[in-house]
Amino acid sequence: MSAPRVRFAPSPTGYLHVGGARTALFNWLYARREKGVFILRIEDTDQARSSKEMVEAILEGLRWLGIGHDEGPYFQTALRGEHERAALRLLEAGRAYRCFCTAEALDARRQAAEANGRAWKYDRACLALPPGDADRRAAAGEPWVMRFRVPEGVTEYDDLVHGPTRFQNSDIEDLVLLRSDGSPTYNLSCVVDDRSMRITHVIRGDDHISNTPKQILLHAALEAEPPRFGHLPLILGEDKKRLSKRHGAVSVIEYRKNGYLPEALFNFLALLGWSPGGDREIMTVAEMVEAFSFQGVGSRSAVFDHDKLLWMNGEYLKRRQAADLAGLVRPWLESEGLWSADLEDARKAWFLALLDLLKERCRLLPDLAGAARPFLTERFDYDPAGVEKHFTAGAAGRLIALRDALAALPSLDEGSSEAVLRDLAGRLDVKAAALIHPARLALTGRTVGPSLFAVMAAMGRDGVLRRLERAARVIEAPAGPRDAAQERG
RNA sequence: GGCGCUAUCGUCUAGGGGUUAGGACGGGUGGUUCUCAGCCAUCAAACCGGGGUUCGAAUCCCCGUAGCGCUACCA
Repeated sequence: MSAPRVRFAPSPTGYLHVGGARTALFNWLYARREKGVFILRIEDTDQARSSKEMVEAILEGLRWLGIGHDEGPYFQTALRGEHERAALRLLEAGRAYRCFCTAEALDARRQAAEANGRAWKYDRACLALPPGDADRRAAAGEPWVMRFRVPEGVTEYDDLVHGPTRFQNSDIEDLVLLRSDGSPTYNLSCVVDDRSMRITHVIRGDDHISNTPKQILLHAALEAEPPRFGHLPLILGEDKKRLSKRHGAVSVIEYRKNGYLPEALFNFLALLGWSPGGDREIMTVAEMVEAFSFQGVGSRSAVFDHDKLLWMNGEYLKRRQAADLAGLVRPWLESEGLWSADLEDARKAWFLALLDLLKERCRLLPDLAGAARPFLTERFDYDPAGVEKHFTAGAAGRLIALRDALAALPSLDEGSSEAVLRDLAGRLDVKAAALIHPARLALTGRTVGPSLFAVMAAMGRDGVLRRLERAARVIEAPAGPRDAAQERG
């Protein structure tokens, strides 16, 4: 068998959402696995709703996820002539016919049928028109659409994920091929393009299942062998409804904006509906390509679990080298005004060590930027709950005592600062924790984080001393909010 | 309404005639001791219902039920 040719065919009427991204991903994985070709085709036949910006947004989303195409992007509107010729051929062969029913008339009949509880399907009123009549009316300028004449019988196919599937042709209506303005519709364009691009496997969402028999029939009418079809289960929101904007972030680009790593989203999406078997979860792209097969693709729709994605992102964040992370957090630091050029020059080694120290407790890039803030500036707020708990009456005195004790050291390596602190605790007759907790809050504004002594080592002696002094002043300030924001003026 | 798809812990899933039904997220508990949102350990948590087939069904078949999708001159 020759190499498969698959395509991802989004319509540029919206950004690349996670459902589309996953469809692209599975196509891509299959193409890579089978050494095939992944084609990108933009289905922009709905001119009114399509836009150049959305094409760009889709391309950007795919690029970010690392899903590169081997051919294209092809634009369906550019291929319109071919679609029209195919329609004409169908008309001449008697496989399609002109329909003069107006949209209004159709609507009325549909509503009447539904009002009587009957299922509506185009009633083929115009199929009965003598060919001469139809030609004459068309020549006279009466508007018409071209409809496909669905043959009798049964249409069956073996779905790559659902297995054998069959439809009674009598349930399929004579679909419109050409609109009254002469433009081709989705099913026609799709079939003609799949044929001319020699697509071997159509892998798309479950929501296309009902289009499949129509397209198979169209392929047959065009005297072409249909491709194989595979329908991926849908991605659902927490309420089990199809994922949409109501459920929060759905655009791939939004995930980038929120600080997710593309490989984490990639891995998460791949596992939504596909299982490599066994207990594997965190996998490299190469491993996923190696393991991919339709046997592992499930047939039930999957709920998008944001918590698990968040966890997975944290896993990827921890595994990333500090050098990579530096480039990735930079935009967040810049937007906070915390970036400076020496972070990748004179202070580079220090900065990378800092990131390694902090990344363990972070899940998103902005978490990392936030954790880095107290190390890059003295302008940061104290966690109010922490203030309540640790900035108690006696804390100021203890912090000053700690400051003085640390000031005696030439530098704050972990070992000596810990020795000094514990010695001080002994002399003050308090538990080390009574110094450690207020000190962590004073230094980082937070109650959680890495070991205090690691924090001090990273922050440097002078920075530590200044932050301790400031915290002591804040604690002693008579009333009012005890946060660093008050100190900024 | 019609057509179609689907059904294992709350969620993602493994397993496909005989298993203590496994893993992960999330949740609980304990430990780590300077904190936890980290780390380690541990616990709770599922085969939609009913009929078959079979010595034996979560697994195969049928029927229900429920959920979802499609039902356009959108894609």
